[in-house]
Amino acid sequence: MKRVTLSCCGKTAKCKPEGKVQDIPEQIQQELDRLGGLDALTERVPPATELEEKSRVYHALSDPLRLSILYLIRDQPLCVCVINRFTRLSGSKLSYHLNILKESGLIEGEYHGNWIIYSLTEKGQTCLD
Amino acid sequence: MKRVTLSCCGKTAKCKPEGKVQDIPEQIQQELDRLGGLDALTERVPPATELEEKSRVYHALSDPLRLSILYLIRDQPLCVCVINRFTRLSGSKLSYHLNILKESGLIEGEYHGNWIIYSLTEKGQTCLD
DNA sequence: CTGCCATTTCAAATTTTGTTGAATCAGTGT
DNA sequence: ACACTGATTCAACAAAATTTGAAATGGCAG
Repeated sequence: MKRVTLSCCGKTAKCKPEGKVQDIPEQIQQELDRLGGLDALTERVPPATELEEKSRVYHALSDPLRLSILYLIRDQPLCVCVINRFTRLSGSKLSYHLNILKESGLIEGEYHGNWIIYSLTEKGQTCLD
Repeated sequence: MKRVTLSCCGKTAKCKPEGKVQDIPEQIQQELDRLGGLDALTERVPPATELEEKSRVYHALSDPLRLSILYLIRDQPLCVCVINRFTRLSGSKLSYHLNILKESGLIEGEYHGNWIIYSLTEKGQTCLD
C-alpha cells in the first residue's frame, strides 16, 4: 500500500509532534481530505465534558452486581433489605454499590419510615431498554 | 410505617440467612406478593452470563479516551497513526485501549500493508446511537 | 430521652485497571 | 537475508476501584 507523508495538523512545520512524523496510508489520507482533513477530526468527537458524563454512567453500568440491582428494582421500588435478600451482600458493600448508581443518576432513594426505598430514575429506565 | 416479618425465600425455616431475619415494609411486601413473592425476584434479573457480557461492554465504554476513539472512527476507519494524531498518546497506551475496545467487540482491526486500520463493528455502531 | 433497627460512612486492606518504556512482532522494500 | 516502519506485547509500577469490618447516622416506638 502506498504511503503519504503528511505534515502535522495540516500546517507545515510549527506544531510538529515529538519524534518523527509517521506516514499514513494513501487511501486513508484521501478519505480524510474528503471529510475535512486532520483538523476536522476534532469535530467528530463530542466535547470532553460530555464524554466524561457518558463514561461515568457507563462505569456505573460496568458491574454485573450493579446491573442486577437495576433489573431488580425495575418493576418495583425496593428497600435495601429486600434487595439484599436477593444479592446476599454485606450491608456496607451493597450500600457502596447503591451509592455509585445513585451518584450517576440511575437510581434514587427515599426514606419511608425506617427504610430507604430505591427506585429507577428515568435515566435508569432508559439504560435498561 | 408498618413492619412485616417474612421468612426467607417464602419457605419457613430451612434456608435462613446468616444472623437474624430483617423485617420489610408492609407496602413493599404487598406489591411483592402481587408480583410473585420473593422467589420471583430471580426472574426479574437476566442470567449471570448475560450480565457479565453486558458489563464487559459497558466497561469498555466507561473511559472518555476510549469513547473518543469510537467517535473518531465512526465516520471513517482509521489507522492507529492517524488516531494518534488526535489523541497524542504513547503507542503502547493507545494500543492498550484499542485492545480493550477490540476484546469487547466494539471495534475490529485489519492489516493493510504496514498499517492496522480500525473500524467500528455493528455492535460498536449501535453503542454510539 | 432511650433503645432499637435499617442503612450509611469511614479508614485500612485488597484487587483491578491503567501507565511506562523496553523489547518484540508483522509487513514492505532493498 | 537485512533494515525499516507501524503497531503490539510484556513486566514493573502507579493509580483507582472494590471489599471489609467497625463505628456513626437517621428515623421510630416506647
